[in-house]
Amino acid sequence: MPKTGTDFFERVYQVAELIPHGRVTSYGAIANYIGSYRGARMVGWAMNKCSSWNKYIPAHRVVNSKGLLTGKHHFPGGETMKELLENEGVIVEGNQIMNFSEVFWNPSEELL
DNA sequence: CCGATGACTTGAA
DNA sequence: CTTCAAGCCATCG
Repeated sequence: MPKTGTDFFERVYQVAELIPHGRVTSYGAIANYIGSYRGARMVGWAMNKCSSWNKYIPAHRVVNSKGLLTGKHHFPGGETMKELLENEGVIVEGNQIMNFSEVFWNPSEELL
């Protein structure tokens, strides 16, 4: 367990791992489910630090509120995130998820 | 304690 | 359409 053992991080990773296959969610949604949607930055940062975690975090299923793959620049290669998402049935055009409203997974409702 | 950073979000220019 | 600004919160040096 890395030193960064805050409830915020733990919940972020927990929710991230609970994202259903073929679904996506937003940083704000996760943050909102945890406590404050303003903590979206922490969620994204948690994804960055996910490398420090021994667990696999499907960060490719986490996008911003517009369904944009804002974090794809942090993935190896350049189309890794898009490939992973499309491999799960998510339609991605450029950096934008087409069927975002269809694959969007709201933890506050489905994980409730 | 302080300042800087960040894969966000919203709203305004 | 693009760009900027402010708000928020945890972590790091």
